[in-house]
Amino acid sequence: MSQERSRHGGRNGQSVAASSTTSEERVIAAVNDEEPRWLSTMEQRAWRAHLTAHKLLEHRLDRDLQTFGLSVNDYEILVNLSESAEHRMRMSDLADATIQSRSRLSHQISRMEAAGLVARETCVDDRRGTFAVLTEHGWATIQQVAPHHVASVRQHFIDLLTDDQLRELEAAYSPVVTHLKSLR
Amino acid sequence: MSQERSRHGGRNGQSVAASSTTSEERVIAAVNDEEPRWLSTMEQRAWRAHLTAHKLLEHRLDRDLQTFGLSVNDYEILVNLSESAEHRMRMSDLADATIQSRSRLSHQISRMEAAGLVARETCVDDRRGTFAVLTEHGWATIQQVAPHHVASVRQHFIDLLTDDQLRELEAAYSPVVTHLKSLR
DNA sequence: CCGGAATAGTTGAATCTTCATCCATGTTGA
DNA sequence: TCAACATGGATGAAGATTCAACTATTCCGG
Repeated sequence: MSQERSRHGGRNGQSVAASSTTSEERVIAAVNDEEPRWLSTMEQRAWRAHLTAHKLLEHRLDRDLQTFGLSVNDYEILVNLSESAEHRMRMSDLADATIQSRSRLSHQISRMEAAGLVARETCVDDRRGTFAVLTEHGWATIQQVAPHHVASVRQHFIDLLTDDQLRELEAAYSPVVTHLKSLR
Repeated sequence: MSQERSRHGGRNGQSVAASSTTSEERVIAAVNDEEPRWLSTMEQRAWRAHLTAHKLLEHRLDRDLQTFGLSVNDYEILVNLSESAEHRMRMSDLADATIQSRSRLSHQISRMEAAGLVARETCVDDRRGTFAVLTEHGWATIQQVAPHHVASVRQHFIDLLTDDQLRELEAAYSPVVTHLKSLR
């Protein structure tokens, strides 16, 4: 397990070397010094509700998409491409849009390429670059699947909330997204 | 890719056999017949905010835990065990509590066992059963790591929301969780 | 009490993700 | 102009997750 590849393996968070401290070590020290601010009951409920809902939802949507031989990740890539000009995106933009590493996307696109859903095209302007492009089959697939996927999202999520709740949700997550994107 | 292992591979959602239809096929037919109810702008914003926030959050928390050689999944298992009587849980209860398949949990526990965080004990009452038990090292680990993890959750999520928003969040997700659990 | 079905959990192979590294191209500044 | 460096992306191995068996035990109807 991940224990083995700990970047701090064997030194347990305490600096052994001279007096130099990294910012990470200062953060750890700060937490070690203070009484932990545990979550209140309400905070815990909200946090666990988020986690639980997400896991169940992701699982259900994956199941529903499986009927069409797609994963949620496949679907999101197809959507992004289908919404882009000329049904194409640069690999790194697509990686950013779908929030995954370039490496992961590269493997992912290779698989989708093998399945005939997308194709790669090298970029003429910047010859390092690659475009992922929707194929005919990819375009047909997303058009066929999208209504079903939207129906799933409604059935298992959207339609269970009021408009106010949806607005609240977006308002609540917005700053979280902004904050986390600033850290990348 | 998953395209290959489609459970409906090659027949594209249309029944070929006589007149029998599965419930799944009826659902597909229902969507095919109706005009899709696409998401409104607001609905899409809420849905995408949820997805984006979750991905970024999960990634950040994983990074923060990596400092201690743990994944979020490791952490959740340790928490569950540490909150249980005698620091032990039956495998299937633990799988349910952490919302993962028995198979996945079994592999997961094997890895954590190799890392010395937990141990397996066979259940005496029901000799098919197995307990996952926290080891001394597992207990020490969760005690050391928990304050840091809570600090991360606060910093990247809880402390960015108001109390009202947290309450709203829980209220919004509650029915989703209930609904999805009823489907499993 | 027996035989079949259900339950608890494990296993190995296949798939997917992460990590580290690498190659090719582009950018910068001396 | 050219040597460093940065960027875009690909790759292979290692780690994690899923899928489809499979074993061992328990439960249940007759």
